[in-house]
Amino acid sequence: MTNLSPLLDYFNKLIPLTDQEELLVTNLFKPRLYRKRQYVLQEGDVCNQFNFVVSGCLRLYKIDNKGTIHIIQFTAENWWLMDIGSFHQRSASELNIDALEDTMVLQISYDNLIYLYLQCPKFDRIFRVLVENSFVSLQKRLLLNISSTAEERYHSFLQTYSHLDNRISQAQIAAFLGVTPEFLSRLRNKQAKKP
Amino acid sequence: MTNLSPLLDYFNKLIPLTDQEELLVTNLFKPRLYRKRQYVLQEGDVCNQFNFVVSGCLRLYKIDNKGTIHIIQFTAENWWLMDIGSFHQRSASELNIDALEDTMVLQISYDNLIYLYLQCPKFDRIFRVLVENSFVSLQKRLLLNISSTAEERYHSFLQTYSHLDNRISQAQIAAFLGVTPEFLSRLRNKQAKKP
DNA sequence: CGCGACGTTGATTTGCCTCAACGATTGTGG
DNA sequence: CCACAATCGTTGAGGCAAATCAACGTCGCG
Repeated sequence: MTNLSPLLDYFNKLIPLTDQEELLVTNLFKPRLYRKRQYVLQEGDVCNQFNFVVSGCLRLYKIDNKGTIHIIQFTAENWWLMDIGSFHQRSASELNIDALEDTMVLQISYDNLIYLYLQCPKFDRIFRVLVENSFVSLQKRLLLNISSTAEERYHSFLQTYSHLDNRISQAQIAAFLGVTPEFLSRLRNKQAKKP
Repeated sequence: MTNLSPLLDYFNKLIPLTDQEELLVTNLFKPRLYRKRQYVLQEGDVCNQFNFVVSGCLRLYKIDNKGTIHIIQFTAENWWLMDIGSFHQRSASELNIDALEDTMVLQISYDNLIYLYLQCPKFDRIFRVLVENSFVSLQKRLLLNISSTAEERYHSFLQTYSHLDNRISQAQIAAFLGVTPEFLSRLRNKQAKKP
């Protein structure tokens, strides 16, 4: 059976759980393996799972009307990924999630999350904090995009995602920064020469 | 005394309130008038108020390191405005809020909101939904910025903010779209000739 | 081995910015 | 209530950041 301890550790760090609560989590979260390139969520579907990444790496992205991919977020070990809007409003998602590596997640369905809230209000608070944190990182993402050049965004990426730098291809990084792979290449080139 | 009915109406539409709950709201929300150009929140401060706009119009914006203003959101009658991240994490805000017109708001302080949660858990849900909705609109904002040209963003603005179109100057709209006033002027010019 | 994905480099184009100048409107102090 | 300043929208000329298109070498993988 898959090890749930990364998830229990995560919860316990926020608010310590009782044995009974740990049991609830153990029963309601299901492990699932996604293969590299496999969809976790495809646009048009309703996002029905909260995903906690145990190992591997996922990306959340939008495809614009020219067919270009814009990556909103990468998620690796010990973080969450879902389309919060689609999940809570039970509406069709405009976003896609797929796996950049073989990825193991622990996931809870919408119905089971509602059940979890009813059984134990403590999780109300845990997930409220989780959504607030998602809001904050989304806001950072927006502010960065709005008010920085591609070069500044690249530096910022290297800081926030330094642990992922060598796991993600430059093409993916470019799609995250909102520039072409060619332009990112030129940026890196300029970097290497300067300092 | 200022009329609280727009706020009570807003809550009642989400979840009907009892008389006692309405009384709580009446006691904890305070009216405040902001004059045109007055700050509601200034960067560096902690956002300590949830604001519900009764009349007038506010803007939420960031100033980048070149001194350029980037408007994240306009808020007029019957909507909320605050820096959610700063408010919940009790951290210094990078954002500013000020008034584009004389604006009447009903506001509740952080401490009073916590008190409201304790007195009546129903508001836990109401404000959870409120934050979820804020998340969704922020995500829309990001996707639009990431995946559209200035022209497409302008069209989208005209649709979502059609009621505000003639209340907001073009310079403000340009700062919202992320273009210079000159360029917006050229866009409009091109528009007028085409169809 | 061969094919497709990836990163690089060059030449050209384009979307948007900058700077500057000008009327029209708004606001303000004398 | 007028005069002057400040703000706002428009237009033109020129510039730059980043995209596009195209070509080429290198890998990793089936």
